[in-house]
Amino acid sequence: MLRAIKKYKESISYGISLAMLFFLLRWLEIRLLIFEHQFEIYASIIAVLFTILGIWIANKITSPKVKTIIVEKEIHRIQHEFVLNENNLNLYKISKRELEVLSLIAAGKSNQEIATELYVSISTVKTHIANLFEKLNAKRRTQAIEAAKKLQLLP
Amino acid sequence: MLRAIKKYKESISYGISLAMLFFLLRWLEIRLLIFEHQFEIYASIIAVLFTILGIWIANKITSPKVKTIIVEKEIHRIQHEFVLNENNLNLYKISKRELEVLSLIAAGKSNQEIATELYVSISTVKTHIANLFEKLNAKRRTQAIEAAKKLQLLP
DNA sequence: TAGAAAATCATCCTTAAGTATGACCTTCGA
DNA sequence: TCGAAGGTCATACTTAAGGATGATTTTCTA
Repeated sequence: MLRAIKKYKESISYGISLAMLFFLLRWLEIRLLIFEHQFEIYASIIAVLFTILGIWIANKITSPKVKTIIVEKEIHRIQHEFVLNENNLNLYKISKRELEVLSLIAAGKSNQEIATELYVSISTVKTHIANLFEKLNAKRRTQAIEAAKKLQLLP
Repeated sequence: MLRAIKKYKESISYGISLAMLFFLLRWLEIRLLIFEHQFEIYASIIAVLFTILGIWIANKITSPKVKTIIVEKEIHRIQHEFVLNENNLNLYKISKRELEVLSLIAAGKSNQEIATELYVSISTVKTHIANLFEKLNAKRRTQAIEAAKKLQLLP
């Protein structure tokens, strides 16, 4: 019941407005003595008032045009973890030991430091590095690092 | 003049509608014999018609209601492009030229290649590098690269 | 406009890096 | 079981990298 009232609220108020206006007009007719062009004046008043009512109803009723704005919200990935490209490892025939040396080079270690860390002589390290340069087509360790990063052999 | 007509187009058509309706009603009054509740019927017709007119005018004139719906769309960046950390650049007091040299070192260039590329002598390059090592607390160029990457001075 | 900071160049020296070659040993698959 | 591949080591050499110092010029900025 309440729902029905709510639903037809506009129509009901419209009807009530109409009725009230008639009463008002009748009352005016009795009270004031409008004889000449009586009808035209009433009609004009009704016309104007109901036009205003129409506008008001229109504003109330009309469904708003929906404008959808898509806001792109960027989400930064913190870091995406390194995954060794084993394919390139096989392709360039780089051995495990060589990869170890390579990562130590990239870590900024000297040949002597690498030798100490891997418990081998500096000669061995140099040999590994020479082989790496050959395989990675590098002339310097900095070049080797660059190449290795491109081949996803280093993070 | 034409502009004025255009501007008040709505008002003019409204007035014309009003006038036409009166004539129609008068005509109906003469032709058809509506005697009982004559006024109420006329008034109702006028009310309904002008309400419709009001709604029509409202729809024509009033600026459309816009309901803005903001949809946030998440965008995951697969790779986030390098943005130089200028804060660290100032913090470590690394000059533009030094940064240039640094990036060329990271690109695997030799001192001679860097000198050629920057149109300076190898001595200048060495000086820049020496200053860089001091600022980045590095002993080797490979260490300098590592440090620079951590400080977001290099991609 | 003076002075700091940046950029430039040079020279001398030391050391690490890189090159070339040869050799020995182990492991593992054809 | 043989040989290729991987790992080890050494020696000798060349070259590039790095260190220390001093100096000049340019470019900003307080």
